[in-house]
Amino acid sequence: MPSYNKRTHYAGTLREEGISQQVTLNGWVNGRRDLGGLIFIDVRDYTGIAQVVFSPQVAPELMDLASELRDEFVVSVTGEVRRRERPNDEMPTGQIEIYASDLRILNRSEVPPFEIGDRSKSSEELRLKYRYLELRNPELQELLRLRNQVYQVVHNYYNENGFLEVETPLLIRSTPEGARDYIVPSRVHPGQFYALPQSPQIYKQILMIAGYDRYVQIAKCMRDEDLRADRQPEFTQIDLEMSFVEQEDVLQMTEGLVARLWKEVKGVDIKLPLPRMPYREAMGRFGSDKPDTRFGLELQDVGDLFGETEFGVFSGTLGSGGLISGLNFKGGAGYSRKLIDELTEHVKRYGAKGLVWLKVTAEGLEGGSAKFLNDNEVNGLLQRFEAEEGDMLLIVADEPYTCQKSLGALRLEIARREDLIPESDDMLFVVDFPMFEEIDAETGKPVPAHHPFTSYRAEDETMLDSEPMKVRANAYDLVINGYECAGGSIRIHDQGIQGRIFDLIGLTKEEAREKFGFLLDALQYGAPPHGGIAFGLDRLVMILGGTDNIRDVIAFPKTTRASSLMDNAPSHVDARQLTELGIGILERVKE
RNA sequence: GGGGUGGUAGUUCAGUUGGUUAGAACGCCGGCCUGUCACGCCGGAGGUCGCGAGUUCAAGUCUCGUCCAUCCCGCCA
Repeated sequence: MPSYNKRTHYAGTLREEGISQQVTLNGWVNGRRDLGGLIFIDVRDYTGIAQVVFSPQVAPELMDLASELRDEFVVSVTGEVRRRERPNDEMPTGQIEIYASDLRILNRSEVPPFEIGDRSKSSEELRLKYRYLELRNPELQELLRLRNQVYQVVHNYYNENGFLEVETPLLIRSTPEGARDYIVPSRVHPGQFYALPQSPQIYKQILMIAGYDRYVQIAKCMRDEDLRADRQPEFTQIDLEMSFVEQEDVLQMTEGLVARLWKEVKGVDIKLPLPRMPYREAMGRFGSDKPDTRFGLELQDVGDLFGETEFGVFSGTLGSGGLISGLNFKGGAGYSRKLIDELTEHVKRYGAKGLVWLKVTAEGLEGGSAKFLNDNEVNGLLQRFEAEEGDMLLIVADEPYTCQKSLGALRLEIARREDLIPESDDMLFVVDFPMFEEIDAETGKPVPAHHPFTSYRAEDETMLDSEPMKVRANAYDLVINGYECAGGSIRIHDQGIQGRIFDLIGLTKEEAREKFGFLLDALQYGAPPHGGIAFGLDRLVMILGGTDNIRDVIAFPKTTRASSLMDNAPSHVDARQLTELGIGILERVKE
């Protein structure tokens, strides 16, 4: 026999059908209203809250104990469900209440350091320190339930499609490529270290070589890089890989999951296939490789209008191979000098040297730079932007990437300020990413934009040596509402081609062997054509849950300094532990 | 590594030109209260002004340093 009455019903599920039933609730006190002769408390459990009444008519002997109840006490309450004299239409259980005939206080609670029902009323610092209290909050519980739903859909979907779940190791070899590794010392091999995986990339390729055909895993990944609102040092990927596939096969499998998620989680039908937008177009129209296509403000290249311009900023940019591009901020002419300065600051953060602003008036264009433009140029701009009186044209002239990137950021900033972003979800694939990011200034070798196992478009092969920056990779991203939600590629499975890429990027045979030896070995034993993709699961849950903070969808997140305020990780360790590992701590010298 | 914002009661915040005893709301504690649901009414307790220096007759307020949280740039193959 337990020492208390065990739950017969969940609080949040009680409805009028239960009236006159005898029920027992187990849960927490979520507020009390002690009227003296009559005491109301709300009992909260995993499903919601229900009102309990203590009345001298029903159980006079309980009144003293009931008056001791405080927020977050753990109770077992038994009583009869009755219709309320005064219903509360605001709450799901508002038509009924429980007349208590038995009360057991199972545990008392300190006064909570913040209000559990309303997260907005306390600082994130405090809430993270007392995460176990914040996790009692219904909004946060809802997000974790949503996350669980995503797990279930993922397991089902890939299982139905013939994928095999395989766990890959957490203690792996460190590779110097990519993000900074978290490293783990080996006791058995003093002075040597494991790394925690940034992703299971190489293992999943090896599984393909081993003939497993289709692999999937919900995998933890760790990257020791600085954080953002949508980035945590450890995060979760839905990681998958497929054999004997081309890009289109992976994209179709991927959009299938997205449609299934939106259907099962939100009840929304997603129209397939999703748009496939080339990288070049995404950058040109939206100034981003993860465009938010839910609103306009698209970029326009206007360089061709200024071939003969007197305006030094523009002619200089064109002379050095730069780009002049801009957007029409519809109705933006009302912006004050101060607001324009803020927008200018914004583009400067992304490396732009400045922002040319031109207000559209009845007479033409007005603004600091307008006097440098001749009539032809003014008319050309008005036409290109379909500008009307009251609009403001915002133009950046700079090195192409900087120009597009800063305008892309400006576009988002204006959309946020002007509340132009609809609530709906919008998704697309960005494809045809460039194979290389830049030509290294020192070595003169191209720097791969992805990992060096990414294959290139067959028709671009001839440009590998002559114009490497024009070579397109078989790499793709899934973008939802301006978030990069998944990314992947078709891999190189041919040792000869792999060798050629290593050559091209300036990796000697020895270096390649040192870094990726076991994968290169494996490639020699009959690697099938293969490719895959990995979703950022946390970001998917963020979008599905309508939050812009990744910490809201992770049960125990870290701060932007990568510490856990609840358990105070990271921490110093015992000197003996270090000795055993052969590790000494260097004094940090401040300059 | 760089920039922005914030740190004052348990919590959220206010605090003027540097000047008497640092305030409010909520929460908490005590009393009253039989239909509350942000219960109400009366009373009360509660402060290392993040931390450390400095300027000053005098610092929550000014200066410098530092720590923490958060947003952004760099970074994240």
